[in-house]
Amino acid sequence: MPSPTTIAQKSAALPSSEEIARAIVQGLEAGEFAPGQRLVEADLCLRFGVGRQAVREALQRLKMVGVVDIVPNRGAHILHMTPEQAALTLEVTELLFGLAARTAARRIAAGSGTATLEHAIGELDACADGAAAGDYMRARRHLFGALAQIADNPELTRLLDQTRVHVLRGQFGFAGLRQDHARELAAIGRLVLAGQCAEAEAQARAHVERIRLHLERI
Amino acid sequence: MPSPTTIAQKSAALPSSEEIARAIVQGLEAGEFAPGQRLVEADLCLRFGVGRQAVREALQRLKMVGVVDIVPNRGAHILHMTPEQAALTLEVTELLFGLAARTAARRIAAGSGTATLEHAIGELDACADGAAAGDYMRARRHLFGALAQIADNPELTRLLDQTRVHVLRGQFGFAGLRQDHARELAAIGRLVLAGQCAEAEAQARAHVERIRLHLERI
DNA sequence: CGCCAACAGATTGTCGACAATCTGTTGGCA
DNA sequence: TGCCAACAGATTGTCGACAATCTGTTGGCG
Repeated sequence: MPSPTTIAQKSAALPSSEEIARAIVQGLEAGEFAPGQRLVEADLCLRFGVGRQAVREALQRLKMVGVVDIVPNRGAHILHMTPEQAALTLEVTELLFGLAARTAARRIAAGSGTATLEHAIGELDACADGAAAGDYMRARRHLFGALAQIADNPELTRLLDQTRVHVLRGQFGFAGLRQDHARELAAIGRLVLAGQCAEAEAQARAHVERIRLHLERI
Repeated sequence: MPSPTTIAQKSAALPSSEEIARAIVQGLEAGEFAPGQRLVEADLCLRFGVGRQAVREALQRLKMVGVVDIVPNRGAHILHMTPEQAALTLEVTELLFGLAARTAARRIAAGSGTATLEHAIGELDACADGAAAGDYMRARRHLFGALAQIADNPELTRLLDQTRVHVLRGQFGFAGLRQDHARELAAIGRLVLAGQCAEAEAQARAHVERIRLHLERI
């Protein structure tokens, strides 16, 4: 188990359409795709150097994840997310993140992969006193992944992975709070490591709710 | 708003790949596809009378929803779900269904579409004293749809719709309890209509938990 | 007799081309 | 001038064909 991040075989036999979907999300993360922007298939073909079939499959996936919307004869565009919708999304995220923290804390004794969790906590600590946005997002992704892995609930893992995508889309201006968030997430990770189910869940939910309330104040 | 069920234009301009995905889920519902069964693209093409592109897009969607698993050069197969995994899935379902019931109950005064909810409750009442499995599943789907519509939370709607698919896959042998379930769901619907947030959520979660416990006893 | 390599069939991954649909523009007409 | 119809460009929807990969089988060799 060398890499804690989502696997991406370095240069061999990738399903291509999965790679495209991932790249589009990364592009969204990097701000290259704006919400509401239209995604023309031909453009994506040129950009990624693949055929339209792969692009279409990637778009279908992103539609199911809620990243893009596809209107039948009119193509795909990045789903626009208003602060209100982001707040509603966080209502769901709160539940899922809480369940993940609680379940992971309950199973922490069962053995599997505390190493990845400790690694993620370390990254978050590194972000606690200033870091680039990309580093923080990566660290958070690692924490989510570690919790999902430990929780060992396939359905939760699936939904949490989708959630991860949405959270970043809800970032309307939290640049100032990034360090606080990193500290909070690290604390949650430590609670999980300590096996404190109830407290871990409560803190996880509180973390998400704080974000939601801050969002509703705009 | 004529049809409370998920829209399916009768015979005009269907996105085709979406139609295929829906048909596969229906086939699963009808028991024509067994868990673990392999889905060969060419077979599906013949069965639905479309090209492979549409089939592939449908499979990509179903993969994101967690219905099928796709192994890179080896095709797609229906995801096998053990009773243990079904129980884990229900842990997540419990949260989502509870949130849907609570939110719908809170917003019931806000106006939109109590008619569809009342309709779903009527269908469930009809199932309370004996009905075919298909009728019950349809009624339950309508209840879920009505709650999602009233809750008016896009993210919740999306995940609840995915959940709906999984629930039916977790039906390992509830034939005898079907009538009880119908009664419970109808009661939950009425609590929502009455605007009883807390009680609606509690009953919704209790309903799912009963199913989960029954499942773990096997 | 058992094991490994080469082969044949089946299936998936990818690309290019054509048809159907939509969007914005032009031209005619009251 | 203002409005509606026809048109051209762009984009999506669909299909067929070929290449790459995998699976199971056959044949040869130790």
